Amino acid sequence: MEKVTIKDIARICGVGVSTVSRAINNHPDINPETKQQILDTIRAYNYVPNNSAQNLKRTETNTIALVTKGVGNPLFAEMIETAQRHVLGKDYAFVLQQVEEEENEIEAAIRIAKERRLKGIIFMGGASQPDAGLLRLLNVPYVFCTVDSRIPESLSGWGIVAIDNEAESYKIVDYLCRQGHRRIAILTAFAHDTSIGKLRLDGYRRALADHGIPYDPELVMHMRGSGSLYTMQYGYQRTKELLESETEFTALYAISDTIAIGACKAIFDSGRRVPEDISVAGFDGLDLANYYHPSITTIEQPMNEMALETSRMLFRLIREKDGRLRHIFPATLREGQSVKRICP
Amino acid sequence: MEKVTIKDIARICGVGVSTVSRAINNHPDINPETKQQILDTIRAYNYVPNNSAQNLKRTETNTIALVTKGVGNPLFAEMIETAQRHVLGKDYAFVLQQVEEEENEIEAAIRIAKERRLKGIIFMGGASQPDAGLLRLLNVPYVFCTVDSRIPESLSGWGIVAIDNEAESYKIVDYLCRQGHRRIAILTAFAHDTSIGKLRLDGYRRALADHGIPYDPELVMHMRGSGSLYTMQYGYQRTKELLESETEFTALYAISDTIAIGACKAIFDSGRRVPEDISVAGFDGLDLANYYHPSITTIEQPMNEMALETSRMLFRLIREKDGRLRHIFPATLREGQSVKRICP
DNA sequence: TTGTACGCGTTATCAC
DNA sequence: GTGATAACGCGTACAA
Repeated sequence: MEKVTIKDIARICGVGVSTVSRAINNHPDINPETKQQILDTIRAYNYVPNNSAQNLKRTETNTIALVTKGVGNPLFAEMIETAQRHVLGKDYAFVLQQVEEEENEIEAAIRIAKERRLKGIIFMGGASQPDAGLLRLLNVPYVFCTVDSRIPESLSGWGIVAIDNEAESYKIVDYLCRQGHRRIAILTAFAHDTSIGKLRLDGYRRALADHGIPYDPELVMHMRGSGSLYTMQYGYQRTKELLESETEFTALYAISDTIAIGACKAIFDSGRRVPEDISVAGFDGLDLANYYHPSITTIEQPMNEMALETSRMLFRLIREKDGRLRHIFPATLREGQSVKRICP
Repeated sequence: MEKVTIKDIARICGVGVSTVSRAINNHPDINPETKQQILDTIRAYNYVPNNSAQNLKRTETNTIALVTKGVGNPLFAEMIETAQRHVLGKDYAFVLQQVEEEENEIEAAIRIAKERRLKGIIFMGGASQPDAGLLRLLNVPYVFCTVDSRIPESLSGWGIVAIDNEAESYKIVDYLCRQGHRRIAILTAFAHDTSIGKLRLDGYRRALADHGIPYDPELVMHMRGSGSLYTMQYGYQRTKELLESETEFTALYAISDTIAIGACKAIFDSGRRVPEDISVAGFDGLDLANYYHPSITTIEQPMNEMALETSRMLFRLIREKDGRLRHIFPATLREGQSVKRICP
């Protein structure tokens, strides 16, 4: 019951350890009969090979890891599942690594890569400017998913699957403008953000400019303090402040659907209505945005396709050893009930 | 750059491997100077100990795993994070294992336990009647979280952290009855479910009986077909069918908040209102239920406390080697705006 | 305080 | 087709 090893199995079957190993790993040169017998006793004795020993010895392990800071993020949750399914379908092992907010995800990846002899890594929702020095230490292929990270061209063996955050952000703000809105508030990331938050804010500014609308810092609500960014709480809190500040605006653009939902709640709680009094737009295209009442107008990221392509791209990189792959998906504006057309 | 081992470090520093090992593992008997020198070169050469080799050698690894089928489930997402933080705080490694829907989670746990020399396991959202035979093979302590699983008393080294699903379900249905509702539909799990779905249905039936309301199978919507259960889609679809069937009811009880939200959407889409035309109640107490409009009346599980207690309980079991621990938390009825009092 | 040598459980490389 | 045996990288008696 305690710890049965390959030696025990070999002894019980009256064969050598290498034969047992062959049976386990589906090696060709083995008598089908003895193989069956071995597999039977393995099952009978409930033997499980010690993975540490395997990894120690093996050159390669056929496992890929997905590292992320947000397993809880509903946007990622679905993508993780899709990627996992695809990886398992290729008979690769899949390990999911959640790293703490304050931890460096690339360092974590390096560690796991060594420990588990990874074949490849998926970063879900990583930084836009990953540390090149660290990346260099990561000597397995990797794919960044959801953000168009700037990786030095001196490196190779990487891929990127993302959307054009600036352009898509432009798209939805442009849409709001076309609906007649000119006072559009934005709920965005930290002021010092250089990743998705900055890109989406850039798109917002460009759209305003193209419509001849002056940029008003009073309408820009940055994330403050600590805590997580893409949450309903954050949307609620900042919107409440915005409403109390008596700054006027007819539309509110949140850089994620979760933030948008928090914003809606704050608007309702203040006695106003969405979209009659204030229009709200989100970003991501979560299921949730559709089920909210009113449904949230948003930018829909093709999550499934992106997750699938991420996994596929990684396998391509593994096969071809190196490469610099980039796939920018188009996202689509999904009209909900949360935006009202106003005729000035 | 390729693969630097402990030997390399030893050679470079002009010391023996054991000295390096001592430096790494903070052993006492070592000259502080040499220790510092070793740590410096370790950093300089970017050496990371091979975890597989460590595990192979070590008797124990100080890692605990959390296995679940639903990392995407918002109820679990938060609890996972809490548990992970607590485990890491104890200087234990934390591995998160998502198992596929059709896979047996206990078999998966057994495999990982052997592979990674686990100290303990957390099952998040497991079955209510786990296979005793399999459980017996799991020779590390484990804690089931969220469901009061029936584990044979012949076993030990286990814990349970849960709520009383039947009683809490009773509580909310009783509440609906007290608000004057007598035609209460329920959206529940598969007809053959023996876990949470059954318990919550049991509570529903008992509450109805206590209020002298006959049980009407027409009001019981079981999950059908394949796919995931605790989803908005499921709530939407079945509610739509229910509404089209023209069965009359004034309240709808969904056994999860996510299902409840799907139900609300279907009600809105049919031109009816919540709660004016139909009252809706959920279960779990997700943040989301609060942010929904109208906010959903629900049973709030003390997620953080449960997650924390789960982790604590596991450490207690690890320390004391065996035991049969059970902690049933009280949940609270959280009134939202989704239930209307009707005066018959 | 430090170094040597062995063994952890497995796979790969040989001989047979 | 099969069985010894040498690695894999590390921790740890034990010797020095």
